[in-house]
Amino acid sequence: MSDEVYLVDGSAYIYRAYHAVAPLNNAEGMPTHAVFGFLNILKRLIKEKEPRYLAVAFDMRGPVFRHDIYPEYKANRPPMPDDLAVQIPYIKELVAAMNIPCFEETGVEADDIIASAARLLSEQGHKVIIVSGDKDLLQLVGEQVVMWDPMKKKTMDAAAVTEKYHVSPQQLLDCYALMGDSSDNVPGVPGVGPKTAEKLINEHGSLEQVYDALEGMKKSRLKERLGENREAAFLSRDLIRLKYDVKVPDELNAYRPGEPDEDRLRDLYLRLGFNSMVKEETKTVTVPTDGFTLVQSVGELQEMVDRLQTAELLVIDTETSSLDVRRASLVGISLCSDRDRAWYLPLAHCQEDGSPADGQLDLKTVLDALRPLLESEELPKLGHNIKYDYSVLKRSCDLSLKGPLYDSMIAAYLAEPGRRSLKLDELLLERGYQLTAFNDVVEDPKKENCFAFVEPEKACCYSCEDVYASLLLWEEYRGTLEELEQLDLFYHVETPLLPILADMELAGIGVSDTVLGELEEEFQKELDALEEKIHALAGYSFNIQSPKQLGVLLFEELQLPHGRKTKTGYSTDMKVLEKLAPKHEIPAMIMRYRIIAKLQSTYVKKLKKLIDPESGRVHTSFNQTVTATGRLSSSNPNMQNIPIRSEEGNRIRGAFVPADDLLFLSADYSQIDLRVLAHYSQDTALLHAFRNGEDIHSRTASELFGVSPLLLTSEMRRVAKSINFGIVYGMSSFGLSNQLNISRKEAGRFIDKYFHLYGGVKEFMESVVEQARLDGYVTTLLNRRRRLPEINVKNKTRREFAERTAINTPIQGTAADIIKLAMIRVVPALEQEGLSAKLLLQIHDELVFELPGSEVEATRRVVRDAMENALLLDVPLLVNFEIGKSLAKQ
DNA sequence: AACTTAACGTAC
DNA sequence: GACGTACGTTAAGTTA
Repeated sequence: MSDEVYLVDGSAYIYRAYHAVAPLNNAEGMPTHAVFGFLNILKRLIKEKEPRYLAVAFDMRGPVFRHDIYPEYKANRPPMPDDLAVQIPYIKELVAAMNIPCFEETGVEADDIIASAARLLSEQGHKVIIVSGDKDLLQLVGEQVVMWDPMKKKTMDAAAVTEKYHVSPQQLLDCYALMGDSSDNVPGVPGVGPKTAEKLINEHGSLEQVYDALEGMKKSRLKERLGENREAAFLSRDLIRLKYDVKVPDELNAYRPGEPDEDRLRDLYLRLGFNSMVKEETKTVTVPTDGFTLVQSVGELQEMVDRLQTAELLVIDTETSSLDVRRASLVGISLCSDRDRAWYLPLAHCQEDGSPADGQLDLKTVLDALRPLLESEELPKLGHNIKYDYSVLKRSCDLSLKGPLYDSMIAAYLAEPGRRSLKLDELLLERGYQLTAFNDVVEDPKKENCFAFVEPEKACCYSCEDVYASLLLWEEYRGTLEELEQLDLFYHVETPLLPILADMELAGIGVSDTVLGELEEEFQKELDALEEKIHALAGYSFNIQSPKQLGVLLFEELQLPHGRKTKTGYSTDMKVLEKLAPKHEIPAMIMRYRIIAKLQSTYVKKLKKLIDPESGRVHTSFNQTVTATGRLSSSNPNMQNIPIRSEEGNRIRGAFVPADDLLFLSADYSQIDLRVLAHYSQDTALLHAFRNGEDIHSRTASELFGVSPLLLTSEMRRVAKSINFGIVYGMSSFGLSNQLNISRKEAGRFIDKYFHLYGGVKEFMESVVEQARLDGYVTTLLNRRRRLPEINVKNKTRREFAERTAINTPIQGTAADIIKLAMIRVVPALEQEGLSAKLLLQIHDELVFELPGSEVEATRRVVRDAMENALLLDVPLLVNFEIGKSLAKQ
């Protein structure tokens, strides 16, 4: 009994998939359509033919033996498009994950591998099915070998070949030799096409016989052409003839696919963004629900509490009426302490008509029963994004979760910062578990209070899944963090920080609606006036906020010289406008318009909108799992980019006001990035400067310009300051020249001089990049980690970007570590000292407190101590303070 | 109508 | 292409 072996022409199908499938990208913007198309072809083959034996052959990059025979072989082929090339490794990875045998070899093409395997296997008596649409492979068709094209769903055997081409498969090669192949740059005989070739071969039998008979042919253009191109014809045949002696396995078993590697496949699908395939193709399981209990009576509540008495960890998830903490009230709570059981406590579910659902305990009963557990200082709590649960419980139930607050989302973030998603369902999907989707349990996800309308039984499954999932993740990531030596960072930095951030968010900051209202009116007047003037000057009205329309005015109507171009047209950014300002009065007015419009929309209007009616304050979110470096981020509104540099911007700061009789105290680290750099680099000059309390920019300027500190101009200091900042970002001479509007050469000289002065800094930068090359990641002083997958790639732009990141991340990240440490020191210290100062904001190197005037001095001492001693570096950390009745700078 | 992308600008 | 990390707005294009 012979076996059927399917040999797939992988490279041909990669191209086909690339051209046939519409563009598709994954979350990172990498094109994936060729992978998608290829995968579908393979899947269709497997589904339709259920092959017992199957292998895929690929071309390898670089020249093949045919180039030795004929250097122009395929010379007319454009190189593989970049957006296809990047997909190739994924396709091969895919075949490997599917556990399908895969063959490739340098110096030969996929066709040759197929030819060699086909011959070997057919000689062993096996039937071979070549999966391809390439006519060149038809020469292999014979008694034991057929070709199948899954796109056209056609099988070609020898008879089919003869029917179509009117020659036998063996004669095809000779036909092609005469015809040539323009797509592969195979010459053939000019003037001979398929019809003539077919006729010649049929008449004479073979290429040799055609030429044997040439003499006797009657005089014609064809005879002439054949004669002139004798060598080309035979060369062509050598080129088209497949190679049969590529080393391929002779064991049939080597062509048998194994079981797909589910984990690898799932991971790959997720990276490619083929989320639907994950569910269809890989075996996902739902979490076991038999341990999930709906708690509906006091007895059941008591039983749960009894069981939780001995818990060492309490996993919690709250279901609420809104995703916005400020509007959320409790709808239910789920709890568990191990993966055997979980409970759901429905509290505010309703029926369709809005009346309360049956079988719910009242909130007070439940909270009273849970309070000892939830407020236990000893019992750690775990949740996925537990800051949300903490905030809801505190704000809407006046219940403060106590004990260490572990967050599986933060654990995942530390282990893999910069990963695509930290969502619970996606993390679980990667581990083969499919969770119930929120959108599948609620009727209308956008509706206010939608979760309350979910039946308690359904809500129980959904919510208990979440605590189960969070626990599962934590149990895994705890191990990961241990291996990465990040448990300290987790337990002693991120975990204690979490409730501090939540309390900062809950505290909010006072914003004067009145001041903003006045500003809004004033800004609007100016914007209207500017708009009128600009339109009048332009001679027509247009949308000033449209870079496209603005570009038309400046560079087409007014014919002003355009600077750099963007993807879609001319750049009209501030830098360009500045250059145009001396040539025309419009650009300056546009600049002014831009500044005011930005402040108006992003700050004045937005802040007004976000004043919480309940507190009269603005409550930002401090996100602990967003940045790649370990910094916090702030959103809704972003309180970390409130204007400060411009005069108008400072007026917005004036709208931030402390509560009655209180003051703001702002404490900011002096030059924290450069101090961290001094510590890392151990640069003598830098260490010395900071240890002696020197002004680092002046010091740099003085050295750079060879001028005594007393004779420095502000311009010199400005240049030095730019360089100092640039250094931290891994700046090039190009960047510096851009920044300072000086020539690149001049900028280069400054940088050289800088490195001459601070040789240790240069060494540090080189060594950190070198280490990153070896490790593939960089770390901060507290062992925060960032992977740099592109540090070794060939693409110079991307590699250099990774290099700059390698330099910047340890500095920026360590500064972030330090201020986090300061925050978790300062809050309990203030409490300890009986001070009422409240921490409101963190702005990367600055903390803002709200406090009574009488406590300013004491608070300043406590804050200084906490911040300056947050972490012991080889240079002192220094903090500057400002006090005011608003955030405006004096 | 809802969503996405590009350009721009604010902070540290 | 060229200086790191964020967030948010508007215009304009794309998809439903």
